[in-house]
Amino acid sequence: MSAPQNITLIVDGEENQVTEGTTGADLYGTRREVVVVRVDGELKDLDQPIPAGAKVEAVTIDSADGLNVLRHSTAHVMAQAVQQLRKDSKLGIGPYITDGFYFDFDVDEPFTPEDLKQLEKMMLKIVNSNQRFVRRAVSETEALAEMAGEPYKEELIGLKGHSDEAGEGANIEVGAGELTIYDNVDAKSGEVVWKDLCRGPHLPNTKLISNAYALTRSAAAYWRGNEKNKQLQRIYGTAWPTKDDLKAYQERLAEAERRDHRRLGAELDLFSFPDELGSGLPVFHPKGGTVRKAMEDYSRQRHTEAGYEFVYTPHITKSNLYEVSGHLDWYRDGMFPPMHVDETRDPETGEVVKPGQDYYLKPMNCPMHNLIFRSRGRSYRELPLRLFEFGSVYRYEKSGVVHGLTRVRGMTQDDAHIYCTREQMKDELTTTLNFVLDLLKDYGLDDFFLELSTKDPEKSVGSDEVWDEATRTLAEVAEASGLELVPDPGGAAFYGPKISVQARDAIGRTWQMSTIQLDFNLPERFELEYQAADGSRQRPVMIHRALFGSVERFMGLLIEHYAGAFPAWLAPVQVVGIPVAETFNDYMLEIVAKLRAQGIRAEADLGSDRFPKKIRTASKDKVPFVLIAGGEDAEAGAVSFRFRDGSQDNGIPVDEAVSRIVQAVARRGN
RNA sequence: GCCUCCUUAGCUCAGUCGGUAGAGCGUUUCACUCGUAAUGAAAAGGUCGCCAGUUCGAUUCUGGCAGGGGGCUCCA
Repeated sequence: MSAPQNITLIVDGEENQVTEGTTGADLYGTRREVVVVRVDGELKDLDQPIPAGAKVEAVTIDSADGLNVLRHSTAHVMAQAVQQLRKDSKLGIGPYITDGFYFDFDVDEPFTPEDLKQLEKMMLKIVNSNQRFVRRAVSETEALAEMAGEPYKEELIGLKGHSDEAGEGANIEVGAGELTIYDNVDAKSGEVVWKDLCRGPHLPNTKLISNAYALTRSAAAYWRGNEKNKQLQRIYGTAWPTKDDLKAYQERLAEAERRDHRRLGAELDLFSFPDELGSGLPVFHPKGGTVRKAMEDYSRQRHTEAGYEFVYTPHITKSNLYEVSGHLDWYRDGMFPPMHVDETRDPETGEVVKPGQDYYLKPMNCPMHNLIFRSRGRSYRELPLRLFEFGSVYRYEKSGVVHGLTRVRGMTQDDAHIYCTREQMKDELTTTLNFVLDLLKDYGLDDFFLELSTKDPEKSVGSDEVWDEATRTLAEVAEASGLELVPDPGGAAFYGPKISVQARDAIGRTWQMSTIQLDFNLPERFELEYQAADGSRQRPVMIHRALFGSVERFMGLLIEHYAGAFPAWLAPVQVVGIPVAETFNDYMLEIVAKLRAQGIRAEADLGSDRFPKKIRTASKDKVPFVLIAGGEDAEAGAVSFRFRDGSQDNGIPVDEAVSRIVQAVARRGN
């Protein structure tokens, strides 16, 4: 054997001469926060030799990649603990996810919350025993031999090379290249205490996990994400570089919980879901109704200004309409079952003498709008024809997916269908996208990106040429907006591609908002026509668009975005007047009357509570303006403001106070 | 739809190892109350989600159904 050669590496941008066989650990051994290295763009374990000429960069535990490695390694530690606790458990997959990780297990009995607590303790033991993660390449035969008794791992080995078919997270286990097994080696004894088929990379040792992890919940999940497969038990967890990071994360979750629209909806008396009505069917209380009305009124105003016309259509229809539209073919399962009516039977024989009809609750408004278009001959001069409706639709959502206001069975779409010529299509789409973004901004959202959903070959109608043209047009319009554009292959509805606008809320979560869909197919199915300038009959193009998506869902989003503290123009109660003592009740009522005369939603709190209690009540109700009047104010013909942040503005002349409030509402500021 | 957990006063939750229940907030009443997040007292309010079964007796145990939470799958 010859002596090791010197090789050149580019370490963090600088050329370095090192001995052959140098590892990441050799380069960064003194920096504990370096957990893996990036070698020519790929993440590698610290103990792997680095090939000559490679570009090497340190990956620290608090970087995005470093966190993923930390979480993946924590998942392994958890799996090791699970196999100690449940000897019968078989390993599924265990990838990192946003903010954490999960691992799936086939176990005889589901995990209990007590199990999770015990597992956390067992994990700490493993972490403290400072096991090393050691990578080992194996052949397929070896892998199968070592994973005997782990049926799911064996299945994954068999799938290697087709990892895109293997299902969610599976490529983290087997990857694309060689098969590898990671041994967990006890620091003292050198014994292999646990192993798993995994492509890595991993932390050098378990000590780096420290105590900044938590197991958060357990739930069932289908093996390889397929409903037809067996359900495994999944445990979710989270892991962070330090305990403080973990606490900050838990605080973020707590903040999201405080903002939960279902909780705030009850606290602020906005809406409820009476059991008597059934799952996913909300009722809006007066305060929620006020918010909703403010949302809708402003939307109507803007639609009028943008050249939309208003239509109204019924909630149920005979089945034929949805046969023509194709909905019964594609979405029957998502529709409420039909009502069979008007059937007549012979009273004696019981035989049907007149067949009945099936009526369906409407799941979408578009077919009805098409009938309005078709109700008389149309001229090119009428186009673009923009039909708008707050249309209530009913969808038979599966029982497990109904969720607060965001996923309901009865909802109202701010739905419009635009009929235009092919030549107008692109301009109309551009105008529509700008209109959508502009309007969303007025409701306080300003951080957007776009998603372009393209054809699902399994679920579509119409020719390829038509789809291509529609998709190209949408892509051009989306790109012209300058917003980030994310592809969503196969995400389109059966009748055409769509752009959806995604918005980030005040705490950084993304919500799918508006959709703009291009449709050449329904005009075909409904044989829609207009007469062109040359006298010929032409088929219009149809654009489906909804801004809020559903009014209910949008309200849920706004509640969470504002944490229940609506901007003044949306707030159910905009002003509460609190007299300092009973003597000033009449003075306060006069001020409130002046505000009401200006269309402000103002109330006076004349109850028997003492003054500070009334302040507290208004505060808890998140009222934007609290007006206070006592002796000093009354003598000066003035009133004092108390704002939601606790700040004050005292002794404002009444007329000025009124106009301040009126202006703040008109400005739609937040 | 599947897995799992849950359902006690309007709300948030105690409690009964099987003998029909309690707190805080809220509500009502009375008294008090002149300056920025809780004045005091009293009262009302529950077939312990619904339906069966076991039992002398079920809010408590068992089963079914409904509603809800967390996931999975789905989301025109």
